[in-house]
Amino acid sequence: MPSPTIPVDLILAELPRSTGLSAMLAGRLAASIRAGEFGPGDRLPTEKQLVERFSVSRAVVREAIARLKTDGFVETRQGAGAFVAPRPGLANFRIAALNNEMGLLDAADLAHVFELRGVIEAGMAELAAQRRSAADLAALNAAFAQMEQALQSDDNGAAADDSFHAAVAMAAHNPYLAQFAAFLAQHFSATRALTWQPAARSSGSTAAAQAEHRALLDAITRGDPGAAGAAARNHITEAAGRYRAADKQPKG
Amino acid sequence: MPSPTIPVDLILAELPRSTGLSAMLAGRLAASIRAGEFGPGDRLPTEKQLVERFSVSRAVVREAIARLKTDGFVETRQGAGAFVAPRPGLANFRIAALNNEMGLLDAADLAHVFELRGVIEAGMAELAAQRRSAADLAALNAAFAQMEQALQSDDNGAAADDSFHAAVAMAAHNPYLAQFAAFLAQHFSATRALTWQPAARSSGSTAAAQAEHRALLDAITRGDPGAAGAAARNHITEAAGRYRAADKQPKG
DNA sequence: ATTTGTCAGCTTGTCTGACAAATCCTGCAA
DNA sequence: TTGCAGGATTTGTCAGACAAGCTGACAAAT
Repeated sequence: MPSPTIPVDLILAELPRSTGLSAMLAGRLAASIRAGEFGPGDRLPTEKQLVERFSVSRAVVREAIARLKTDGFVETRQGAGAFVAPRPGLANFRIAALNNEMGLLDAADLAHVFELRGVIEAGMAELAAQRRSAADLAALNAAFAQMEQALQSDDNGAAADDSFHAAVAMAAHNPYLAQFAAFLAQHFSATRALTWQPAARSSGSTAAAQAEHRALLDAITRGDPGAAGAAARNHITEAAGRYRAADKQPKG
Repeated sequence: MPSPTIPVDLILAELPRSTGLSAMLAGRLAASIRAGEFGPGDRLPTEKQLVERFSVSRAVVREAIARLKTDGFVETRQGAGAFVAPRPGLANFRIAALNNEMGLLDAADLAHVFELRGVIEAGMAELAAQRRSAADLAALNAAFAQMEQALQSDDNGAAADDSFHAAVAMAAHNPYLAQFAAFLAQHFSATRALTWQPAARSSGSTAAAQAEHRALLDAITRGDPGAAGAAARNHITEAAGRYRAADKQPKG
């Protein structure tokens, strides 16, 4: 019977493969900050003090602090010092933290990430159906037409597909939602480029995807949030199915 | 009439306040990688070459590469060199990238982030209603009872509230979704700690929240995804309203 | 008494040179 | 062809130095 503990520590968990001294020092400092030893706005010990405290060179200290800077934990000001960032909760979300070790996502992981993308796209489609402006509809129709055109040429339509999804994101009028959706889309296009052969898109699968796009476009045009959400979710689910099917084909 | 361009560059946009040479160099290298100049697995120029190419010291080069490492763009192996990460799409998602400059989120930003959280929680609740096991239901009921108990004592029930949401995340059986929900929850608890006074929770607002929790628990127990999603979304919306109300009260 | 100018000390940013550790590559011997 | 030794290459770490910017104290002027 597992007790319902909060898995919040996973988010900022240190990468186990910490390379070298600087990563270890960065981990110790981050742990101190999370433990509340240094509150938001507090000044960290100077580089000199850290050098003496941990018996490492200044290069190591600087690299560790640089890591904390890019992680959003601390900010530095030349001549003043290093300070804990005022907004500790706004650290980065590392979706890859759990599986940074293995080469690629396994099938179960991939299904989970697809599911996450489906949730996001569905929510975004619902909002788009409620908020789309005339300009949004024009952009959506333009992207859709571009895909129609790509369907009849040799182009696999990947760029047009991205434009369509971006137009949906614009219509939802929520930059954070759009940002996260773009992040996931980039993730998938990168994975796709590694595992799919370009020719796999030229068959009937793109026609099926276009039908799903049409359903989504119609629902957003009608202003039907439920139908838009369902269409977007269905589109992602189908894409996941096509992904798996293509993945099982021989590589040649 | 804005053309429907892809806002994917926003994700990894360089922070405008780039401090110093190393940040500039890191930006240039990241741009090269994004532009496809170096593909996944390719080896970057050696530190020595970069020193000559950009007329900076090796410390600057190393700090720039360290930044790219923590950003997930490159990996280094001692004696071998620096290589573009094989999974470029798995870089970090920086929810704070757009407003890293200002002190806190303004009201519009906050509403957008609440909306994002509502989408995530709703999708998670739908999945929880479909997949909850007997153990999940037991954990949910335990967390709910804990909140009931906290309601009658002086405890503001924040810990129990977190446990309940964590139990919902567990019941959804999707680690990525749970991870992102936990990230957002942490973000909000951090913001709440800065702006709310603890006493603000002891009034009737917690009772209202508990009623929303009951609706969510019932829907998940019944296995009704639609109702669970609606309940979760409503809960977040109401929480946003309570947040705004508390925010407008005088600080004393 | 308050404001302003100056300066000394401190802290981070950058540069230089060196050595250690790990990897890669070449050539030689079996 | 295979195996291994050894040099060359590359990143990791160290040490010292100067430049750039900030802070606080003190003196001078209003």
